[in-house]
Amino acid sequence: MGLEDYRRNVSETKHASILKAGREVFLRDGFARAAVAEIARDADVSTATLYKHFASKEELFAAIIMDAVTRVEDISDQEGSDETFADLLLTIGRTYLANQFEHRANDLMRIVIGESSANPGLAAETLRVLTGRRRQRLVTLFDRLVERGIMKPNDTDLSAQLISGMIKELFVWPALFDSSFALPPDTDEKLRAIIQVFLARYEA
Amino acid sequence: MGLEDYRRNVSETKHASILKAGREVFLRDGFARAAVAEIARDADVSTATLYKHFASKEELFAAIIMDAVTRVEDISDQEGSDETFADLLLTIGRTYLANQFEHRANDLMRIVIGESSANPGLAAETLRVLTGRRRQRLVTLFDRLVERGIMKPNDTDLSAQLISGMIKELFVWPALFDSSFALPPDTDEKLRAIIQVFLARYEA
Amino acid sequence: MGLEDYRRNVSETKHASILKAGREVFLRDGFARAAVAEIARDADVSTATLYKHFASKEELFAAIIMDAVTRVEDISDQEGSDETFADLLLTIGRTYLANQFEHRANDLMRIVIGESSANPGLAAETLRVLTGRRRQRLVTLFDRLVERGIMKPNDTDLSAQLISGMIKELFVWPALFDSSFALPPDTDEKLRAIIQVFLARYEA
Amino acid sequence: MGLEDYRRNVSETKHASILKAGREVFLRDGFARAAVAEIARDADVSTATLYKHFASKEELFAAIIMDAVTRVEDISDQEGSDETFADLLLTIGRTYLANQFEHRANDLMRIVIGESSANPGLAAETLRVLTGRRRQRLVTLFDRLVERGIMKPNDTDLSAQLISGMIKELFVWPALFDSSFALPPDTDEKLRAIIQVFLARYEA
DNA sequence: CATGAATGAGTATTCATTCAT
DNA sequence: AATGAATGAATACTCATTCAT
Repeated sequence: MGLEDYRRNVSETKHASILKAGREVFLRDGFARAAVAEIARDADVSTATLYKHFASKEELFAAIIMDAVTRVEDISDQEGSDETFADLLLTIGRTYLANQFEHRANDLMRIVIGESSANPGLAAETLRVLTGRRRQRLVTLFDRLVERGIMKPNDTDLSAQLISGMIKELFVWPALFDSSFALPPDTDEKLRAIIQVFLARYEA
Repeated sequence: MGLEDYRRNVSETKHASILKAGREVFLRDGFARAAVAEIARDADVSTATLYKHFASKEELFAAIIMDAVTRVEDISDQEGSDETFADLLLTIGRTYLANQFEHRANDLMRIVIGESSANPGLAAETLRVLTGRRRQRLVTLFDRLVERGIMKPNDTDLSAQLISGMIKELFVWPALFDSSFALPPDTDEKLRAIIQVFLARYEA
Repeated sequence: MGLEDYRRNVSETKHASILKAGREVFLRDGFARAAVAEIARDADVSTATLYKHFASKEELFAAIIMDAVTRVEDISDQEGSDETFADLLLTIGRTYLANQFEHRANDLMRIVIGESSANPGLAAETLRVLTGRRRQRLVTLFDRLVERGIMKPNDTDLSAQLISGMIKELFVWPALFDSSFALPPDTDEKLRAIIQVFLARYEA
Repeated sequence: MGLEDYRRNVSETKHASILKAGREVFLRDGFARAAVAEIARDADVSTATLYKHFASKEELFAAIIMDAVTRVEDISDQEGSDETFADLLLTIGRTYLANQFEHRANDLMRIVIGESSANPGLAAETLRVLTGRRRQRLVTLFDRLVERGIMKPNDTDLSAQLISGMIKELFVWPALFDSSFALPPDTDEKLRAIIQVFLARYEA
């Protein structure tokens, strides 16, 4: 059994190193300009081996995006406990922005958006995982807050979207068009202003 | 002078037909996959003539985007008069969405976003024209409303962004990842819900 | 008759300005890389007009070369009188080199040589005019010197070639392969050494 | 190890066939008119493979020239033994001309000269290898002859150039301008005349 | 007569993917 | 299983020359 294990190990190592190299190259050059040969070289693998692991450039790209999207999600798993509603929302907003601006999530998103007409499935899946899951978690939280009488009864799916939309407008939208955009120093103040709007309507 | 006029006419006609053909091809294939030769063929022009009008594929693309962005802008120039604040906002929202979903503005935006790291200048300019001008108009309106005591005093630049962000989240964001996304039947209801949130905080 | 004269004048002016502009461009870019459109632009003439004067790029090039070759020749028409044989040869050598290194004759020669398989007629003609005429003049001189008993009787056609060959080896041959080659400071000394060899065999 | 050997073999074969095909095409068409695609076709290789072996048209051309220049050099390695000085020089002259007129060295030289402003490095290197090495060998020989009292003490570097220049004038210079130029029947007589001039000055 | 615009036929180079070993 | 070499198809861009006005 040792031999098989060894082989699986080697294979998994290569798989991972291809993903990693691909990530760098795609991030640097975008989908169309990225060269499969360069990814293989950077991963210390022959192109043929790369194609054994991923049937096409598209598939490799999709795997990289899914990998990244999943990782992003994993980090954002924290929830407040006994803070005020406003504090809770602030924490959520900060966490969201941290996830979005670390790990080059914005850069990956731009590339996915650019490829979305050529590869609609991937874009849809990315949206589902990235946005959908986040929203779901927010909805669950809001539902609990409604139950506990902290939040007014409301269409929580909608309210989750609205606060998310306000945050995106200020911090994500500019990043879509400007790869050098960074979070501004007054991010927290702006988050608080957003929360104020949100609470004016939704706080019990 | 007849000769010059004739030439200018012919030239302008060709220029326009190249822009039109390019628009179609770029929209269908994205920037990288689009073939200059096909654009020329569709425009009934030789590639050499195309290159007399536009020095490079990038320049042609930029011209097409700027043309589209300017056109979009031109339409959105209507403003309510004696309606209620809520009605006014509803009209604004509807107009905004109409502009965004007609003329394939979403599709063009996706392509620009995808190219934004390769062509930062174009993306920045697009953002400036498309988003910036719209926001400016909203800010002007809000300032007037504050003066007339209809709206609470507030950072109107921020409030303009926030309502815009909520609308984008529901209708533009999904369109970025799904080229077949269309305005849902309950668009108006959702717009009203957004306005409700906005007014809870900003109505005088 | 005035109108015709005027037209002829204008035409000749354009002809000349095309030749001049072409000279510059061909010298800078070589034959193949030179662009007819650029020549026309530099000459303040439309391409169509250029083609009225010269039927093709080749023909224009040939005209330029012939013009240059003839000009080069015109200058070299000076001859010593009562100096010594050695002094006479030195003067001739200096004049030859001056002609060759002024007016970019070396650069033109390189281009002609490069095109000689594609355009054998032009190369042959260039050789005939440039080298042939010079040699002829030298032969005539040598024949006179033989008559006057200053030079030993000899095959003057051959001796003319031999002194010319020695000079070329030192000063022209390097220039063929190196466009930045310039006459060295010890040119005169080297010329004298060449003359010494020549006289050892040919002086009476 | 069989695989590696096999691959190297195949690769070397292709490399050589590209060089050969390129040589033919460049010789026929010159640098600018030669089409890389045609070279690839003649070499039974795809253009992509050609570009794996040579990074650009320029590099391929340089490789071909260097290959030719080196081969030319290899042949000229013979030296007289107990002949007279005059005989020795005759042998040297004949060998030089044989090398120059075989293997189409003149044709290649014309192309290099034509490209020398666009590709100064290659021209310089060609001159260095082709002319420089030959001259060096001649200088060494002359130095020995001076030592042995056969040749007058002299600047052997200069004398080597002078005899070379006389030979070039008669046989190489015309070939530069006329690709159909061939060695004339009286070549030997002319060589002897040149040697006579040379010896008049340099024989001890 | 002069022109600016137009073009067809090229050109070098790249790249995702396959295949013989 | 792994590879290096090979390729066919594509692509942006250029240019000498012509033509309608």
